Amino acid sequence: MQDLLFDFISKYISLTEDEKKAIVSLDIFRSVKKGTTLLKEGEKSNDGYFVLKGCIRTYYIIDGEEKTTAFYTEMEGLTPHCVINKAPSEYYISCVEDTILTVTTPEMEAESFIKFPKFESLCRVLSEELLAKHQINFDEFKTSSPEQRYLNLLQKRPDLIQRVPQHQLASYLGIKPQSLSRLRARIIEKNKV
Amino acid sequence: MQDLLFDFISKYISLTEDEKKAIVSLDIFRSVKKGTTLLKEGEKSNDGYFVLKGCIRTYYIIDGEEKTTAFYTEMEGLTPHCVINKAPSEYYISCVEDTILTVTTPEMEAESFIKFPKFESLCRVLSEELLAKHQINFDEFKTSSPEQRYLNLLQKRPDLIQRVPQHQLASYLGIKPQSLSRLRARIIEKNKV
DNA sequence: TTCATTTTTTAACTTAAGTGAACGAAAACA
DNA sequence: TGTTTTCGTTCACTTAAGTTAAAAAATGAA
Repeated sequence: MQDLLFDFISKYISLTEDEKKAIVSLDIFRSVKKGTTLLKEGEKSNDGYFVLKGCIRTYYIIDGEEKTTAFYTEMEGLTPHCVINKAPSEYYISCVEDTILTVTTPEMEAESFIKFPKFESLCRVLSEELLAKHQINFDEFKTSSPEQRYLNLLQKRPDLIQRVPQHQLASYLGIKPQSLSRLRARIIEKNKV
Repeated sequence: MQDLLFDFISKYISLTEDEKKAIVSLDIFRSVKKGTTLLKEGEKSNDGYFVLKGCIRTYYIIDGEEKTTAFYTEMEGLTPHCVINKAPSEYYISCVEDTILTVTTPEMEAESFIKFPKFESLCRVLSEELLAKHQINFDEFKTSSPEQRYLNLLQKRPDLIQRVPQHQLASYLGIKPQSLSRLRARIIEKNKV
């Protein structure tokens, strides 16, 4: 289980046995059941998550409707906004599937950064990388239509379309569930002819 | 000019005179004329930018049309995707106004991180902060209509609407210039009644 | 398995964005 | 200065998304 994490880290830096032990001793690995809510709107929390296996999502409730804005699957991490700005959360986080993840706080990170400056370096690189990837994602979203976004997702993250309910995918694509359903029918119709 | 940068940094960490001198000696301050293109599609570059005064934008050319996806103004920084993944750039960067900015490379950063680990810490915090802010932005974009997005921009970045041409704003809002024009007319009409 | 609940699809209608074209105003250029 | 682009707006028309409602399908629990 923790090997999933170490394999991921090894793509960036090599860890000594001591360092691995230090990570394990933090006791950050958690197993959560599908449907579990990790964070609620209005709550304050210091927990950041990194998904080792499974899938979690962030969502808002706007006018009584759930709006799913992001999914995090294998080897994707999330530090909620409320952790960064120390304010109550604007959104919910919950498990789409049974999920294994790590849970860490800024305090734990700070402590480990002092012992192992390497870790802070790793975190800087990871978050810069993520930021750039994120920007590209946003750019693609802005410059394409809902239909193009769906086709794009079909290419880049076909797994998501399988593992996630349609109505959650719809808001992820910035549209209503009915529109997604119609859009898919339209695509199938096109491919038939 | 460099005081703008030091004032910004001082919100996060305090700098000794030595550290300030080290930054100044890197000779990273540049002044660029409106319209100057800093990066072209297809180019490889190692330059990251931080705007001290003025405004720059990133844009794609898709089917011969400019699509502006982001603006960076005072105290906002940008490390282009091509710097991170060492591939040719997918987009252009150019100056919306006469702009004063810093230009840095990963090599310069790496060097300074060795001399002053504080700097790496600062960069980690900044990019984590930016990432969280970015996510909220994207969430707002996904969960709102073009009209809401425009009204939201009017609240949060009224300066942008003044300093940036309409057709660039339109793609930033994910729509066509004609739609932005119509949408604005619609809003004015509503406020009249 | 059955029943209740949730999710997805379908349909009719409304609203708004995309498209193509035209026009005047402003800006850039020589 | 006049000329040429570029820019913003408007219009008519097309296309697609939002809305409301209902039916069909899938899921989960008893």
